[in-house]
Amino acid sequence: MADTKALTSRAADFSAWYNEIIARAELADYSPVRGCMVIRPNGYAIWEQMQRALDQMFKDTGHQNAYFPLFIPQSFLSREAEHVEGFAPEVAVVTHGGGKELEEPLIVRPTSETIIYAMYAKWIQSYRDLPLLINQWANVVRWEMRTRLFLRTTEFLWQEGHTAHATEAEAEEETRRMLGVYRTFMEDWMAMPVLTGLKTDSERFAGALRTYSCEALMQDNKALQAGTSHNLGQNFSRAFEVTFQTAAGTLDHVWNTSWGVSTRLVGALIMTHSDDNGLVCPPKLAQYQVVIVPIHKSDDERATVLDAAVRLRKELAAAGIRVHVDSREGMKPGAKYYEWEGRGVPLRLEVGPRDVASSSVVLARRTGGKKETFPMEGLPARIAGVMDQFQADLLAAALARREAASLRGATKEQFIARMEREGGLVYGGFCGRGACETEIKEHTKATIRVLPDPEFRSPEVPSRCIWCGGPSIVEAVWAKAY
RNA sequence: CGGGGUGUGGCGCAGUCCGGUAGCGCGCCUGCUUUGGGAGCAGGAGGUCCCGGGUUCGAAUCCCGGCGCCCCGACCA
Repeated sequence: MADTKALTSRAADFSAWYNEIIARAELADYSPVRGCMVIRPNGYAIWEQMQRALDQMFKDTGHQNAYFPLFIPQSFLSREAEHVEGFAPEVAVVTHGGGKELEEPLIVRPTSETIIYAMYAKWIQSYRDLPLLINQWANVVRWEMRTRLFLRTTEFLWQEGHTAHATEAEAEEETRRMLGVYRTFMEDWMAMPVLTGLKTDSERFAGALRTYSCEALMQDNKALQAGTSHNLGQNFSRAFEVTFQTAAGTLDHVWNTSWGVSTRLVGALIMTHSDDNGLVCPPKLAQYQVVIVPIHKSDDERATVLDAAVRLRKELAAAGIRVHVDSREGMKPGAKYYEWEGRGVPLRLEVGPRDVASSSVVLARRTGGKKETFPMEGLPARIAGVMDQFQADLLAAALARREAASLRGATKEQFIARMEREGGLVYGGFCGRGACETEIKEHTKATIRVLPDPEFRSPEVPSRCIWCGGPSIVEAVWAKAY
């Protein structure tokens, strides 16, 4: 419930604003267990919309869903050297079950590569079994030091795709394909622009050959890794003996990929679009795209107005629009406006006696503050058009914000100054040396978010490393990150 | 694990210095009047004052010992 009327502003304290939005919109709550979160119905509804869209995209690219167990034998993790090193510190271990100490402790999955490739070893014999394209929706546990609702919690929900291919080229193609799927989802559904590209070794997934990611810039000018896609090479197939017989009759290890996005996307959504009045949710992912608020004084008015509201709801719902009528009594219309605004509903229809008399409705958009009057006749088509525009406007605004916060062609000094003050993205040449990367992190707190894909690179290719001035081998994008 | 802060109805806080049996705002419940941008009045419910021990006639308050949570640093989708 909203106990104080105004949220802390983004400018005053971005973290406080973020937490207050989640409370105000009733998206999530803290759990009795440190670092865990309860996803409340309003928050889960957004996740469900995300799942629905992504799941369809996975199916459209030939993947099937399956489910692998939460518990994994501890020994599995250590089969891939880099993998165990990457995850060991944050793994929860079950030592007792059924009142007895277990012979071999079980780990609670921090990710499922090990158990999945152990199973793939049983299922794959021939090149005819490839490619194997499986996704699972699951919860995972990583024992984090410091947590934040949606962005980093001890347990979180995600999907993890795991595929096996006959050739390295096919695995690379799959890795890139799914990165593209994520990008499309983030832009078309979340209205969140992202940079895609390769991670440097220091940010690479433990056990992967190459990690690609989608990076988004939040309103506080910090970057957020929104999704990752890994080319695992043969690292896991060697560790778990996932072999197949080729058409030529030889035996080879399969080439794997894995890719995932999590409930962190809900946090990304919040920090990309919301304002000081509360959540702003793109229509395509909103639980309710339209809320109808009836306005009335007398009982007579109430009956006719509600009647009209319900009729409108049916018309809109029939057109596939997610719509809700807020017919609660004893609450003034203004109070309802504030509540639904805080929850991020894109469009609001106000229906009062005057509107019913003139067969019109008042439409208010979540952003912009203007109200318009539309005839009831043909409303569903009109609303659909407004929603499309709203969705497009959000993406355009977010893109404009990101570009305004992007610095290209900077000197080392400008880079340092930018990170000390406004933050944002800094594009620059990189010599490829880990020493430079580390030094930059120590001096500026900024890390290389991605080595951007060609379409995101600067028009002029940097020739010098932004830090050491040596020859640049690749362009990099730096930012302070979540 | 280091540094700082904080624990009192659902939420936010006062009361602690100086001991006397718990209060304010919001929220919640009931009724009446309201309803085109956060309603008003009246009545009401709700508290192991973080936990344990001690001092005292008497402890939210003083003493000792624990625990939780938050913020800042080292790790991370």
